[in-house]
Amino acid sequence: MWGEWGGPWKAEEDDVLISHVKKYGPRDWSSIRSKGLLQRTGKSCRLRWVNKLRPNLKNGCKFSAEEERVVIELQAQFGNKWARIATHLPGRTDNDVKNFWSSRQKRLARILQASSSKQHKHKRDVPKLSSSAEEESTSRAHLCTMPHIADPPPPLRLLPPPPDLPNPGTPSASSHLAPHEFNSSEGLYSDPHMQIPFPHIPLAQFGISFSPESQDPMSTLDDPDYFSLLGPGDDASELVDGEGFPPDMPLLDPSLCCKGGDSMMRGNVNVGKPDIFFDDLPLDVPDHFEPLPSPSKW
DNA sequence: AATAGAATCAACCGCCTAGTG
DNA sequence: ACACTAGGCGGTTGATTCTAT
Repeated sequence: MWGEWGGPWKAEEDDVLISHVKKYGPRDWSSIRSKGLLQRTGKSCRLRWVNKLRPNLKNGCKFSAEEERVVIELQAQFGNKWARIATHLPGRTDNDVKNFWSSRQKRLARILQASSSKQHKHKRDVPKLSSSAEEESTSRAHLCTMPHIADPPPPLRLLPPPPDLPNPGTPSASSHLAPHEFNSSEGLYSDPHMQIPFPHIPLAQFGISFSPESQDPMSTLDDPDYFSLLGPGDDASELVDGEGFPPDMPLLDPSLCCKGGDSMMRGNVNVGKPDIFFDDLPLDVPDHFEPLPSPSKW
C-alpha cells in the first residue's frame, strides 16, 4: 500500500527527524534525504513533524466541547481551511481538524439517514405514538423552553486571527463563503476580549428536535453562556510553538485535555463529554454552514 | 467471547503557490 | 519571463481501535 514515502514511521526515524529539527529548525526537509539521513521525502518529514513530533501537540486527545465549537464556528466562516482553523486551536494540527470534521460529518450523515428512515416509520405508525416519538416530542417541547435557541441568531463574533494570517475578509480568504463574513467595519473580531458565543441555531425553523436518545446538551450547564464559564485559555501563547498568538486571544489550553486523563473540567464546571454536546446538534446544521462537497462527494 | 460496524488515526496523493536561479 | 523545486494544504484511503450486539 505504501508508496515512495515509506509507510509508518519508526522510532529511529523519529529520532533522526527530531535531531535534524534541533539542529536546523523545522525547515530544509528535503535535505534530510539528500544527506542520506532518511529515505523519506521532504514532504513526508515535514508532515511527520507537523502532525506528530511537534511540541505541545494534543496527540490522542479527543476534541473538547470547546474545541468542537470553535471548529464548527470557524468552518462556517472559513470553509474547509483546516490549516487556518488549526491555528486557532493550540495543539491541534490541520490533520486533526480535518479528521475530526470528516468523522463528525460521517456521523451526522449516518444519524440523519437513520432518523429519516425512522420518520417514515413514524408516519406509518400513526396514530399510535411510539415511545421514541413520545421522547422526541418531549425534546421538542423542551427546546421551546430554551430561549437562546429559539431566538434569532445574533451576528457571529469570532476570535481575531493570529497576526500572520491574512484578514479573512480579504478576497483570497473569502473565496469559500461565508454565511458570516468578517467585517472589520462592523467591528467583528475587533474586540480581543470578545468571547465566541454558543452558536445560536434557529432550530424551530428547521423543524428539528434532538435525537431521542440524546440528552439536552445545555442541561449540563446552569449558565447558557457557557463559554464565559469555560473562560479563555490561561496562556495559550506559550503553547503554540511560539507562533505568536496575542496573549489575550482566548485560545484553548492543550494541557486541559491530557492532564489527568479525561479532564473536561474547566473552572469547576464540568462541560460533559464532547460527544454528548455535538451529537445533539441538529442533523442538518452543518448544511447551513456550507454545502458538503466531501468526503468523497458522499 | 465473537463479530460487525463505526470511529479514529496516520499517512499518501495531487494540486497549488512562492521562492529561486 | 520562465522553469524548476520545495513546501503547504485539502482530499482521500487504509489500518487500527472502539463499541454495540
